This record gives sequence, structure tokens and C-alpha cells, in this order.
Amino acid sequence: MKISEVAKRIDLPISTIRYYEKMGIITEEYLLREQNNYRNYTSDIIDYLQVVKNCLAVGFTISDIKSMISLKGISKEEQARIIKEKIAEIEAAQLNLENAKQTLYGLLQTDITCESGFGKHDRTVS
Amino acid sequence: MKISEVAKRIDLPISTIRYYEKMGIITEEYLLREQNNYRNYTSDIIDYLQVVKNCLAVGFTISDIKSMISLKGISKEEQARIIKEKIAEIEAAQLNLENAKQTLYGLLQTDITCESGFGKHDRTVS
DNA sequence: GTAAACTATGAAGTATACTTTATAGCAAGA
DNA sequence: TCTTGCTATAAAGTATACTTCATAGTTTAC
Repeated sequence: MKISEVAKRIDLPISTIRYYEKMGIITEEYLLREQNNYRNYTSDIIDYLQVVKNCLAVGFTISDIKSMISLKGISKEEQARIIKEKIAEIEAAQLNLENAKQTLYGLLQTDITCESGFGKHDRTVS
Repeated sequence: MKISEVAKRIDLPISTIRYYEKMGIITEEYLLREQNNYRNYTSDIIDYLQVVKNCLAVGFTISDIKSMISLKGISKEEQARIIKEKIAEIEAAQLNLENAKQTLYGLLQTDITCESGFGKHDRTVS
């Protein structure tokens, strides 16, 4: 699969896909080169990039993703530790999301124009 | 309350608090100046900044927050529209989080070192 | 009253995640 | 064949969210 097809199927700019490769999160596993030097991706790249998109969308960095990729080279204990750490981060993010959502629902039910400020009367988890 | 106390209580650098003010998300409502020109914050600033932190942590931009603040000046219909839009964004983020979490749980249960790549065998929502 | 600590401003610097530009080779259809 | 379009690389540019620096006024503790 050539880069433009990947771009279309995963809905990312070509430049972004090349950038991910440069950053080391698209590896040989998903990518080889044709004789003309064009990139040729495996069909797995689509699912993989969807996971990458999900991770980036919820606040993981490219560096985080690199560390998850590199899990293959380290001990199972270390793997489990890193993965659990990431899951904890996700759960913290989920709490934040729920708080933000409740803040917004609160705004919907309040007469914002007259007396309430953004978030002014909301409770948040510290 | 002076800036250093706010910084300590909300656990943000002083520079960040001044930056938020510069970006227009800390308004007169929470801030006045003393005769010596020092910033003097109301106690409400703490709860407010916690909401700001939550929002930023889950992917909202400072610009998003500004638009939420400015809800006070616009019609209720427009307010409701913007708020519902933000809630939809949060719900999309929640889906992404759940996907990312399942990806990681999948990794925990797989023999990563031997055959599975990061995310390679996971399903994600398109 | 003076040194250390806190406050202020504006401007420049940094990190992350991309995007755009410039230049050039390769390919497919009329 | 020639033009249009896709591919390539390297380097510079952009946006967002801060942080650091340079400089200077203010306050507090001894």
C-alpha cells in the first residue's frame, strides 16, 4: 500500500505519516521500500495508526508511544510495570474528562449570563 | 492571595499563572491589583484553576477555555450549542481513552516479546 | 538599613507535533 | 513523449503551551 492510500484510509496527511516514521513510531514491521524507493506499507498499518491516533488524542506523547513499542525488548516485569503506569495515567485522564463534562453540564443548567462564571461553582477532584 | 500562594495551592508554576492571565483566561473576576501593583487573587481562583487544569489535561486548548469563558456575553441558544459541542468532544475523548485502555490491557495479557506488536492485534473504533 | 526573598514586565527561548517549502526523481494516461 | 500527478528528502516554518532571562521595583527579616 502506498503512502497516499494509507493517508486516505486512516485520514491523516501524508506529511504526518512520514513524520511518524521519522520519529520512530512506524517501524520496518509496517513498512518496506520498493525498488523506486517508494514506501510500501503492510495492511496492518491501518489498525496500528488507529491505535496511535487514539493514544495521541488522549494525551500520550510520541515518546510514550515509542516506549510502548519498545516493550518488546525488555523483561515481562518491566513491561507490566510500564503498562500499568500508562493505564493509571489513562484512568486519571478519565477522571478529568468526567469532571470537565460535569462542569459543562453544570453550565448548561445554569443561567450563565446572569451570575455564574465558567466553572465558578463547580467542584473538582484534587 | 498573592501569586506564590496560588501557585502553591494549585500546584502550578508562577510563570504559568501569569501566562494564563496573558492569554486571557484569568479575568478581573479573580484578580485585582494592589497599590504596589502586586496581583491579588480571590479565593475562587483555586477552584477555577482546577477546572482549567482538568480541561487542559483532557485536550482542550486555552482558546477553547476562552470560548467557554466568553459564554457570558452571548445568547443562550449559542451557549447551549457551544457547550453541547464541547460535551460531544469530551465523549469522543472518553471513547478514545477506553480504546487506549483496552489496547494496554490487551498488551498485559499477551506475550509481547514473542509475537505481538504494539497494538497490532487490537481493534479500535473508527 | 540592608540583604534576601518576592513581585513585576517584556522578550526570547524551549518542547512537542506537525506543516510547508524547495528541489528532484518516478509513473501513468492522452 | 510530455504533462500531470505521485513520490522522495532535508530544512525551515508554525502553533500551542509554557519557561527562562534580563532588568527592576517592593517587602520582610535580621
